Amino acid sequence: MSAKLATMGRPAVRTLSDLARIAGVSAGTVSRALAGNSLVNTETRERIVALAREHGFRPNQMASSLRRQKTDVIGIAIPLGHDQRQQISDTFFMTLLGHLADALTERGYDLRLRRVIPERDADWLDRFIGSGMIDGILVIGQSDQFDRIEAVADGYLPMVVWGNYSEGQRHCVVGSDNRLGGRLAAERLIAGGARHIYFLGDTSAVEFAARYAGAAEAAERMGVAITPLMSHLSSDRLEAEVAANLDRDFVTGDAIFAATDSIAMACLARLKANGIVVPDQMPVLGFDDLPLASQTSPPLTTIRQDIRAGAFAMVDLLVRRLAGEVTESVVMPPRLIVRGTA
Amino acid sequence: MSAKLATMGRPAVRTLSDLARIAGVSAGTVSRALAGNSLVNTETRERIVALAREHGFRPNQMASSLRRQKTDVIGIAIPLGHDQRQQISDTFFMTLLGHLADALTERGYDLRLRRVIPERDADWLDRFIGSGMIDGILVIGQSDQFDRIEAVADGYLPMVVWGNYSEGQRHCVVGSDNRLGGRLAAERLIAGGARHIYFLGDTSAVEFAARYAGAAEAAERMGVAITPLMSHLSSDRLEAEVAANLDRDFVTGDAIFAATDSIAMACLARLKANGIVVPDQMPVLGFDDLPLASQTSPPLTTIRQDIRAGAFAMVDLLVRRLAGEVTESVVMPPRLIVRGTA
DNA sequence: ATGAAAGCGCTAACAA
DNA sequence: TTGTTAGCGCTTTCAT
Repeated sequence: MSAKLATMGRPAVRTLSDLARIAGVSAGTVSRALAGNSLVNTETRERIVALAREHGFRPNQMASSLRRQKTDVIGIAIPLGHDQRQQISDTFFMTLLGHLADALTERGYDLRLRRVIPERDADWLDRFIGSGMIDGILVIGQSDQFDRIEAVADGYLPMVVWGNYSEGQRHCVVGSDNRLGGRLAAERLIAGGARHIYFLGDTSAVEFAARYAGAAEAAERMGVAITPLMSHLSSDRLEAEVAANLDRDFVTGDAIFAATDSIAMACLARLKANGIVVPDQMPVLGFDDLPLASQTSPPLTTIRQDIRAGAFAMVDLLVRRLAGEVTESVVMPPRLIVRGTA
Repeated sequence: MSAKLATMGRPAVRTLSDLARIAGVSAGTVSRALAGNSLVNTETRERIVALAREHGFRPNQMASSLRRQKTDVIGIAIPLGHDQRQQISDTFFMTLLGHLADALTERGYDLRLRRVIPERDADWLDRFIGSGMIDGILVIGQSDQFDRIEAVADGYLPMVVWGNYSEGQRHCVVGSDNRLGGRLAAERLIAGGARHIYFLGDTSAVEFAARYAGAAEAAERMGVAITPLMSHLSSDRLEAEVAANLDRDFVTGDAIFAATDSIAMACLARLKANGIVVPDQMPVLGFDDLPLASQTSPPLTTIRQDIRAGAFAMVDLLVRRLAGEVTESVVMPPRLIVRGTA
């Protein structure tokens, strides 16, 4: 009977008052009892809790949130500005999201996920923040929205962003030192004999721009040419672009630095299809060190970002900001992982 | 000035009444104006909308939801029962989640994501449903929670589950015909000469159990041996388990059917490390056809599930159920994709 | 230790 | 066309 009631979509006892009536007390008392609140008679509390279980009563979180002005929900925004057709299903973002979910769940927060396309909704960030639905926000990737994020940073403390740190910026960001990563990549390729590096990625996204900048700096210093070639992240476009860029006739470069592992893997596949041997004829170097990077053939040489550590850092900073603390950005050092492709 | 206000965390104008006072009308009128509601004087409406923009006013969604008894949020529950340490970051789930996010966003819904560990919270499903925070729920994977899901199915219409369909079940599920997929896999391996198939996966999850059952059925019919070997999905355990299972001394099987592509890729890596040539010495066949499956070396032969179509089907069914329709389950036919590993 | 009552910010039925 | 009013279900003073 009770089990049956407990499994109904709309049990008869839906509100505090319902339960209060049954228990012969006031709604206030029920509220306190269910909250484990200090000064309720132990006996009454137990009785109320038992009744609540028996009738499958669940307090309405909406009402509770409204009253307490606290939702226990963290918003996750994924701006898809620099690549409209990029799906949320991008592997790196998804991996980061997974770890964020783990970290937030551990702290008792739910996630409210929103994919935003800034071109269609210029007001996306203010809207999300001001909606009253979330206690704080994590932004995954700056995309091309750096200025908009900067604009709200001063007025809204509980926001942490995954992305690139620029000297003097005001929003709290967690991310790798992309410039350094780019430099490490270029140096590795150049040490292997490269004289003309292709950079495959979309430099209108700040993170990728920084990776390119770091590589370009190293290349220039060492008298090596470097050419950026546009590569989006959406898998449908990616394959065509990589193909267009790498088909034999066009190849004048002698090494590839891919802005992400996904792009690098697409290169590997295309080069193999074209009969070009990696790394002998064409070294390839990625960025991210996704779990699958070690399982390509040859296994991918890449620049590692510690995604899990990054996710936990974001949540840690956010929690401190929720408590009123003004936190600094965290820039994580990337690491060259040498495997078989460069 | 207005721009400045619009970017503040707490603008001075926070409630309908605030705005109403400024506009010299009642809160009700403001509410109607902002909702684009029919019968407001066009002129007043435009004036109110302008004021709202100017002051960066955002209606509180919590209050609106409470009042309307509608949240425009869909809950996504990911039960991690059969493998507690499996992170939400499992590639297949993440891909599915990405597509769900795309499909739900298109329909104007936000996602509320919750990772649940049934052992720690037996009440997870009722709690989520009864919380008043969500209009409907999508459950990603039945894990070992089949019975619990069945228990609520009759009392709560707007629920759609990704998973395996069993004859006569009551909850609405979308998923592949896992049994058929298993059969296709086994038949392919047997056609290639296999006499003893290893199945790598965790058969306590119904979907994987069905894959195994399909394969076992085919194997038995054709007089071939089949052995299930436990493989979890969390990457830390996976590699150790695959290693333990595949290291040379233990190998008596002559073909591998992996319950997922992730497991298959781990096998590929381990076999290569052990100097075993795929597919000549050991064919390997996966399940899912993740984007990366075509980029392993050799490219992975696998059973394809159309994840994107599945996600859109789930959302479509959910929307219909939200409208009161009782929908049937959708079982999608898997397809053998022959590449280089089997 | 408990009850009564106010109100979180919004929407919608009813009046005007 | 607009204003008034009564809640949505909960939490939290303030009384008792």
